[in-house]
Amino acid sequence: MKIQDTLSKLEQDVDISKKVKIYLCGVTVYDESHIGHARTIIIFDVLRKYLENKGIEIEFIQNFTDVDDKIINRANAENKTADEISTKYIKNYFHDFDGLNVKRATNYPKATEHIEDIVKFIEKLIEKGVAYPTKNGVYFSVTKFPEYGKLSKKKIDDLQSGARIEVDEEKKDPLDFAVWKLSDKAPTWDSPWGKGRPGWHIECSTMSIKYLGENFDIHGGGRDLIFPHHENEIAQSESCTGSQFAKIWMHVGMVTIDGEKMSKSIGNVKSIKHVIKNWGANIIRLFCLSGHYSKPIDYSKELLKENLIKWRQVETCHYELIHANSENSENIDEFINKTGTEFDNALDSDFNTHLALSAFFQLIKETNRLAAEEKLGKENSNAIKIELKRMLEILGLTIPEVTENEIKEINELIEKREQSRKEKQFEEADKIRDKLNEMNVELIDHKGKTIWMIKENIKAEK
RNA sequence: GGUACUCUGGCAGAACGGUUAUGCGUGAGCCUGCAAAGCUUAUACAAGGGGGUUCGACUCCCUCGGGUACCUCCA
Repeated sequence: MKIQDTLSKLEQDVDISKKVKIYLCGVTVYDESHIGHARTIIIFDVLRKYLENKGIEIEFIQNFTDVDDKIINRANAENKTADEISTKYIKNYFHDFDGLNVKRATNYPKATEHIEDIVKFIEKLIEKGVAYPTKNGVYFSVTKFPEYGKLSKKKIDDLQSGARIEVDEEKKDPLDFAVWKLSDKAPTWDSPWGKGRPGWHIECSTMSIKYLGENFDIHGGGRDLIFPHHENEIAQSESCTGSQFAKIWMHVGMVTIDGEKMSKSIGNVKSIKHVIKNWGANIIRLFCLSGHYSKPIDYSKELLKENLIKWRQVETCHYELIHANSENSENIDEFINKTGTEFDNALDSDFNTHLALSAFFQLIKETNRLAAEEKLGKENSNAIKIELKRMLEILGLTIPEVTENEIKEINELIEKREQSRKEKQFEEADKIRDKLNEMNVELIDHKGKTIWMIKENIKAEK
């Protein structure tokens, strides 16, 4: 499997001969998670599910930034402690992402639970002479890392000339960034330099190395993290360890809303609760996977609706397979193999989920074609089921199970409707159909028989 | 201003320099008591503009232009 690496700008092989170690920069827990977070996290969710499906062991670490100015500001505004705010939004995070069918990471380390490690890390940086204490805190000295800017392709000189950073007399260079901020106001921890709290970037260096080692496979996050966050992580980590940090930097593009940047000032932020309520997890996942992860993707009603239509095809396919009992059974093993291989090849070449989806939908369409032509027999439907299940699992798409009782009830109603139809009591037949519709059961009348499907109830935005 | 990414048919979105991708939409048809779903079929001769390299460019190079992101917190 190859992934485009932001640092080298080349496609790099992921070493799948042993456990694959992935670190994803998670969220700062001070507010609702939104569709932008969802996209990044869903991309990595599918990545790990794909590798796991191949039998590869994954160690997947995703942090929570739970100490930060934004959290503190929010706490002050709501007259709460920073801890109350971060705890609330961590709980909220899990609620949202469980709802999006995202598999839990191996571990979700928090900055506040690694203060000791962070302090040790900073001590090492000072020992190595790349960080220095001032009366405001401890700063990393950018000029001590000659390769500074290598990830974001920026030159220190350019950054300095365009610096819009507040001038801090104590800093040796305006680009130097805090690894420890001295402060009296809670939350604070003791440190050799005095009471304070860690800077933003240091937690990810510390925790990624702690859990995954100095040189792990993939470090990911949104594109907006390239500078300064990941740039600074590299500077700190490589200064500290003296060896290469992450092997591959994988960055996910931004989500725009109707072509516009999503931002609080514009007021167009789509929270995960909002998108789940309107479209449901399956459609949101399809949407997030519909473009190449590295490119921007635009959230619009039209696109979401397109994914709704596609989702209906998947549901139809699923139920056609359940009801398949045709006498004829066309041999389509070769076709299944072909789409399966295409699916995998697409993901292997820089994780092209769009192409993978196109293979997935080929299988869906072929199945629906066979059903329409009454060629969906037991044998081929079983073969399709196996491959389809694999793909659905990797993509994280779910179709709810139906209980025996529900099936019984549905079948009884269909029976009644058939009777009415035979007697040409169409009004009565339609009544029964309406009743089933209210139960989210849709009927599909094929030539000879009627099958049912449970239709996920999608509100569809506006 | 700097850096990165990007610009393909109504929309979305692919493709080793040489082959009509594909999907949605739209038209027609099949099926049906009606509907829905599904299926079949037709439909786009597209590549931001201009140069260049090449026998041949969506694909490489130059240039001009548009968009987005980052340069301050941001997935």
